Amino acid sequence: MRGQALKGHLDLLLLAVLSDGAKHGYVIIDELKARSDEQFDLPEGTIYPALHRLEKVGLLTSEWAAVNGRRRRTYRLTKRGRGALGEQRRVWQEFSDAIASVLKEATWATSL
Amino acid sequence: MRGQALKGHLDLLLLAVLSDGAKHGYVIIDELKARSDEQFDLPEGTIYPALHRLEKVGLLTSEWAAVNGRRRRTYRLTKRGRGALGEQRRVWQEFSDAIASVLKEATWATSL
DNA sequence: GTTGACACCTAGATAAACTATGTGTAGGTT
DNA sequence: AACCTACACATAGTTTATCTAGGTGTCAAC
Repeated sequence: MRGQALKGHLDLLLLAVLSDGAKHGYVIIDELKARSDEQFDLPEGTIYPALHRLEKVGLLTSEWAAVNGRRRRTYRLTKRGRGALGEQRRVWQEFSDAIASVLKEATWATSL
Repeated sequence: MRGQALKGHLDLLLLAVLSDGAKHGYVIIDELKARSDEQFDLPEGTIYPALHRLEKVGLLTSEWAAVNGRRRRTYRLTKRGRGALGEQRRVWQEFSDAIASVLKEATWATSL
């Protein structure tokens, strides 16, 4: 019953998955699923537009390739993309630290 | 340059802040700011509608009070609200673990 | 010859968060 | 007296990300 709702952190995930080399969309979905222990099972309608957007703003470049009759579009980080990965990782760290900080002062008693 | 973009985790924060007793909207904003080390500085237009929504779905109840001429609406967790807090905390944990899991396999080299 | 995995695409719906603006009280400053 | 700031609540409307729901086409297996 899990999977959706990425909440603004999709770009970070895509950049992270592409950080160790060029990949095409379909395999990016598979890797995100595998690396997250099935938590992120993203529909194609989510990742393709996101990849296009990241390319448009210059964080990725793409290239068409034909692998035994099937066409694939492989994406690769640009230099700016790699910079953005580091930056967004920092932002994520701050964000999750802040959430943790609010939660740690919460009261967990079942009655109050 | 910081502050916005809660990305679907606002409910968790509101429930957490209310976990140790009833509070009104304005002071919830202050507490979120303080507990998060200034990270979450939320506009009123974000939190008031969110409180109304949480009340509508039965996670909060509200009560009007007059404190020296000023009217206040104080919110309190319902039993279901306390349950939802635990549940959403669990979801947050899974979510942030999954992000961390994807990130830890990323390559951080500046050239590749 | 149909099904399912592979592989891409996009228009439109949904929903959350924010912007901008409004109301009104209290208290302090000019 | 007029003004400003902090307190305190409210909502209409914009924005934007993600998802839904469709579509195209290849290849291999049954």
